Amino acid sequence: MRKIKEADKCQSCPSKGKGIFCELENNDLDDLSQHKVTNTYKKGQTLFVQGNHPFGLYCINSGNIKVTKTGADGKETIVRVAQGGDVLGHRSLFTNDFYTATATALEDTKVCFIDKKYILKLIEDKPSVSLHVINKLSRDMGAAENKLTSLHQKNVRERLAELLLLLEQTHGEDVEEGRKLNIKLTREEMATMIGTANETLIRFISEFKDEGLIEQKGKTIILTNKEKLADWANLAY
Amino acid sequence: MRKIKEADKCQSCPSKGKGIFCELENNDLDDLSQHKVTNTYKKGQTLFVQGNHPFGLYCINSGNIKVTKTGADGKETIVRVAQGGDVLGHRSLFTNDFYTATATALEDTKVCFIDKKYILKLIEDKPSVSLHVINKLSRDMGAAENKLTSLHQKNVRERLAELLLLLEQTHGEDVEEGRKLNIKLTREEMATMIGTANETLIRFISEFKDEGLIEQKGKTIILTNKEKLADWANLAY
DNA sequence: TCAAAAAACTGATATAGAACATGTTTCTCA
DNA sequence: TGAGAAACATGTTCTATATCAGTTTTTTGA
Repeated sequence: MRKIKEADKCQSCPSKGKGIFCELENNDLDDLSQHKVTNTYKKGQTLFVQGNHPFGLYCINSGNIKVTKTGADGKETIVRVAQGGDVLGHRSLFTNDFYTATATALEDTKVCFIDKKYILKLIEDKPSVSLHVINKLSRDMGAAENKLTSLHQKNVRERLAELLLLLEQTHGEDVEEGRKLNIKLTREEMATMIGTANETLIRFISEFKDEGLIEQKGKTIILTNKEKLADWANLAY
Repeated sequence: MRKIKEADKCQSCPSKGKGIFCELENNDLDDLSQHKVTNTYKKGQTLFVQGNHPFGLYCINSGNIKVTKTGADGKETIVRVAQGGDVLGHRSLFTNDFYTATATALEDTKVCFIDKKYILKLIEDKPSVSLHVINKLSRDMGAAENKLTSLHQKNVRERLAELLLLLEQTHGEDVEEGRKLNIKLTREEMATMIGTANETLIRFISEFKDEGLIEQKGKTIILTNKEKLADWANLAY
């Protein structure tokens, strides 16, 4: 039996209750701990790259990771941001394809890697795991279809308002002034999330600032008027 | 034991080998047949509507069905087209949400409806079913992320070329002149699939016609030069 | 701690494609 | 079978936003 550092065991994972393994018993978690390795990634490092072959599943212990797709002309699009408790690389694993996207750490990150064979066996044996995978995929799919619809139906201003509210839901944190977005994204990155140019995005951020909907503390954004922002986002019921 | 028409049994389904139930044994299929009802929908009829509550899973026997999302201003976007062997309404079923999209028959269609309780039990009991659901969701998710990227990175002409090639893959049929797209979509519908206005789409269809990349026989489109089309689509490796 | 690089911001200009208008063809069903 | 309605097509105008070019601010690491 491999010796695992206490801190690297699944039972000690800060995201233990959140992910697809949340319903496993302690002895199953012990077994899982035996079949994974824990890595740390510095800001900007990639976990895997579009076009490569997947060998297993990434399970995020802590930190935010962006998932990007690069087009033929080298342009980048962020398709989603994964955080603690999320899994990564599952899609390509289950379809047996090459990675269709690149995963890059947005900050210093701790990630576990689980061997392909083991995870596939786990899914066959433990209905709770497969149900959580299905659930996770379903929700991600819903988010992707929403983005698709927004991109078609809304203008940049509306999409930006929507993005800010979305980030608030996933990375929001209470502060005195309102809700702080606890995620480090450059303007460029935010722009590629809503399919626009960074200059355009910056203009609308400035507008929102001028209108008192948001504030900036250093580089992080604080939503000071969520209600108004939701109005502008023009959300469908 | 309910009496089922022979033609409505899963064993007689023309899409039997394709869907998520393709690995079930005959007696399991018999049992499944007992827990479903078969309906037909005329062109334009809806199977379910955005905002409604799901009670089960739709499994397409034959015919094409569009899945659309309507925005706050009533604008429609086709997020995907489902065909024989595909399932529908699984997302909302597994996340336990209201339907986030509307499903409408593009032509006369035969669809089976499986009770929620039964399908959830089946997924727990039969790993092959849950693996196929995961696989299906993964591929749909990949398609959605590709669309997202295209919408951001490509112009309408490129997206149209891409759409035609995609439809060729799913609905293509060999004919004398090339590959016929065996699906009935209005220009308006095609436009909403790639996030553009129908006038713009029509212009580029005309361009492709003038350049000899496609032909029209009545309303259906035939791809006469797939290679050239693929060049224009500017596909990433 | 300071120079260089990266990111953020601002303004000016160009343009893809939306929106509008209008005519033509193709369905549909009475 | 023919009238009305969709769907298709094309020309014209207009606008949101991309792109380019430049300045200021922030970050980085030597």
